[in-house]
Amino acid sequence: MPELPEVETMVRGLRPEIVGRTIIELEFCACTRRPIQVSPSPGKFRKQVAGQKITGVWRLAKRVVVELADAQFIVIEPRMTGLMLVSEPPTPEHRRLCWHMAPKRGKCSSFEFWDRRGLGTVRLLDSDRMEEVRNVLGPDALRMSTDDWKQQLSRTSRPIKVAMLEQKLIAGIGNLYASEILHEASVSPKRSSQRLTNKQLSAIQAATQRILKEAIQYEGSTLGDGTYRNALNKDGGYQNKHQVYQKEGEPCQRCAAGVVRRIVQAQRSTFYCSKCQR
DNA sequence: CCCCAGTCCTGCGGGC
DNA sequence: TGCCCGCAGGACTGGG
Repeated sequence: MPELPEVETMVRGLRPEIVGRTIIELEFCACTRRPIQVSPSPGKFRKQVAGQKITGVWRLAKRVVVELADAQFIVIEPRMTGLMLVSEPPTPEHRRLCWHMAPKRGKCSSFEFWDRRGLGTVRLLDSDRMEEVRNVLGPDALRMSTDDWKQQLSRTSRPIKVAMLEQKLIAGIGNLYASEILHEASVSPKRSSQRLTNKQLSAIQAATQRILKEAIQYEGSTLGDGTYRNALNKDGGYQNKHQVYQKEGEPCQRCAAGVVRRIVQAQRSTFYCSKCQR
């Protein structure tokens, strides 16, 4: 499931291949089982991107943004199983959209959105609507100071783990990294967001930086379902560094006295060590 | 406003 | 061995 590190990896893989290139046409793949959520409609989308030059590719929380020369933005939300690829997809039948580009020597000829489950979305937005999307998101998890954490978490009474998934409070963290960050910070996922001490807030801020930056260096986490791949359809490596996620019953790597437990919070799995996370 | 449950979707793993 | 159910969860929606 692409979270901040996985989306950042996709963006870094795409950028050198597609920035400065011109889109010739957008193909809505015929082999798609069921169309994903796309706006505007295919005909209008195709017409608006044809002939456009790509001026930038960047990450907005868990979204990939492809910036076009006429100040329009293609915003891709991979959700659970979406990938942005410049190489062969894992399976042909889950290809959704393919952007064909004017040829350039030594570069790929297209990039595409592939999505096994089809929960992802692709939208073409003008500057105003792009700004609206930005405005509903909280600060990016990698750009937050301890004070930012304190301020954002003061807005909710939910447990810290649940609050970390709330994109309007903190943007970019998903279920996997929320558990890993709280373990690294030695903070219980059940602790009330508003009752965290300054020391705990500072630990969460630092752990977020460490975990997310390290995960980016490892090009993200490819789980057992094997869905996540980078832009070149290669596995990430950070799954080998996980301390608690999907490790129920295993001894805690840090304190050795605890065992990793799994609980459900807001209908999602949380993994933590009940001994060293307080 | 806050919180929870349901919805979308497919592949896989557990259980019988 | 084979089949079927339930689970995985990001973001959104509707109801209480």
